[in-house]
Amino acid sequence: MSVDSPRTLSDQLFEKLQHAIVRGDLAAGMRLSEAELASRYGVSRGPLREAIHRLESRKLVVRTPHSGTKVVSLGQNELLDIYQIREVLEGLACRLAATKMSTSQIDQLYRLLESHQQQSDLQEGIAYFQQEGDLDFHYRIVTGSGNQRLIDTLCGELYHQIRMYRYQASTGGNRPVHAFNEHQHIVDALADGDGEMAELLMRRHIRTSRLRLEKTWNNSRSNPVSAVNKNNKTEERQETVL
Amino acid sequence: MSVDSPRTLSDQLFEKLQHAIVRGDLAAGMRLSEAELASRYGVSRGPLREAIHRLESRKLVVRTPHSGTKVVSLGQNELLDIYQIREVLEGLACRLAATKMSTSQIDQLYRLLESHQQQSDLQEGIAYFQQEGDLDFHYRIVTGSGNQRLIDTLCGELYHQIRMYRYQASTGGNRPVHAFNEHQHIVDALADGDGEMAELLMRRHIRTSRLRLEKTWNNSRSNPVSAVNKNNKTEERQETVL
DNA sequence: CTCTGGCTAATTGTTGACAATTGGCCTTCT
DNA sequence: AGAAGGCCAATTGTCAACAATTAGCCAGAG
Repeated sequence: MSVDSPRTLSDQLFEKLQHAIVRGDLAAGMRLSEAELASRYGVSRGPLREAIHRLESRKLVVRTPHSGTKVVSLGQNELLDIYQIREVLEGLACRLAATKMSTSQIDQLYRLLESHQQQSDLQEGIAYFQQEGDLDFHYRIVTGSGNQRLIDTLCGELYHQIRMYRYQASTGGNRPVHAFNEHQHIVDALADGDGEMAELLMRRHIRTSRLRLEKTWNNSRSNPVSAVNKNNKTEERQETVL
Repeated sequence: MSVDSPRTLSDQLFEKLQHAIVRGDLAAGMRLSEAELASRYGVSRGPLREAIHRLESRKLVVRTPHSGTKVVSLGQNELLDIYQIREVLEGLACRLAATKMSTSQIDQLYRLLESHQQQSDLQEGIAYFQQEGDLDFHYRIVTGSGNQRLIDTLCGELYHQIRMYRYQASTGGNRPVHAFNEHQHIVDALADGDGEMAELLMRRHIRTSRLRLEKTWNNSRSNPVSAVNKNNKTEERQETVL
């Protein structure tokens, strides 16, 4: 029952490039040469350009006509914008999931939390898995909302950019225990079918994360060594298509 | 100061096709032949395919590999999903706009409402302009939020689909007076800088619209002549890219 | 009469060559 | 010496031909 491998080269390239960008193999702000990428992946420039155009719609690359395309480099303000959106969107997802998720799906959530718990017990500092596990948790709830458009927006666009940022910033100093308890309360609310409470808890959970990011950045203001991309110099503001 | 005309053919095609789809010149569910479109717009298939891939990312067309691409035809459930998202997203936009919009911007909003008022006074049944004016109102508030990502998501994706639906359904029976008052109250809250109130009012405003849509559809259940796309037979469910 | 199987035509996917635009470099004039 | 202007290389945008896959159709067997 494994998923049909994406058929067209353009599709495969899109996923490969997306993955490479998220993981940082194609560094943020890096210029993408069509010729080089085409030869690297062993394809022609046609499918490659199609993939690039899709990446542009997903806001993973920025393209300037006749000049070139660069991997997007999101600054702090952009990430805060994303977190604001996440807050209301995942809140909505929780409210919907509370009435739409089956008991077995919720059981899976509990089991997921258990495995996170054990990981945290065994080893305190595994930021990497913890981070991916965190998004996995959110991913499942969003999927459980049943709102396909919501799923696409969050899992198809926003999450990739958050993961991209986490890879490049390697945000240590995550708050595993704290977040774990919040996750637990959210699932409890879901199990109770209490949509309002689940929404409230999720929004507070994400808002806390956002505030923690802001706080970290404010501290690193006096500690310029770890100051990352304050005002995002490399970005050209792209205008909105009317 | 007219805007630089979009440079590449791919960009121009993207906008033209988007416009054609929204206006219904390319009917919902219609199959798009690459050869025909290419000759119609006087370009080669290369740029056309790039534009199509972007339209696919924006969810305006659905593509099945090696088979063809069709204009998306959104059913009632999809539209309800969109309205749910709109509710929380525009609520957020209002909360932000309340602190970020300048007084001159808010004055512009008041003037916009006045013009709507006059249009409503002069002629009761102009659904077309009223609808476009409605989105114009929402558009300005969202723009005033200052959250670029939010602006892109709403104005670049969701609004086009809503306009598309309105064109094809020609939803008469709009509630101009009622909506007008709600708009007025929202702007009042913005003028007061009361973000919470603005958010609340906007969410209620959109929720009311959504409920009105559901009600209309339930009525037309017994009036099958005007029943539109109940369960959206033509749509293939597209799977989410992981 | 229906169902299966292969074949054919039409459409999409891919490629490599060609054209157009950009940005840097060098020359030249003030 | 500095700036302005034009030239050249490199990269992107576009095109038309080629290859591969799909879907419909027709024939034939059960």
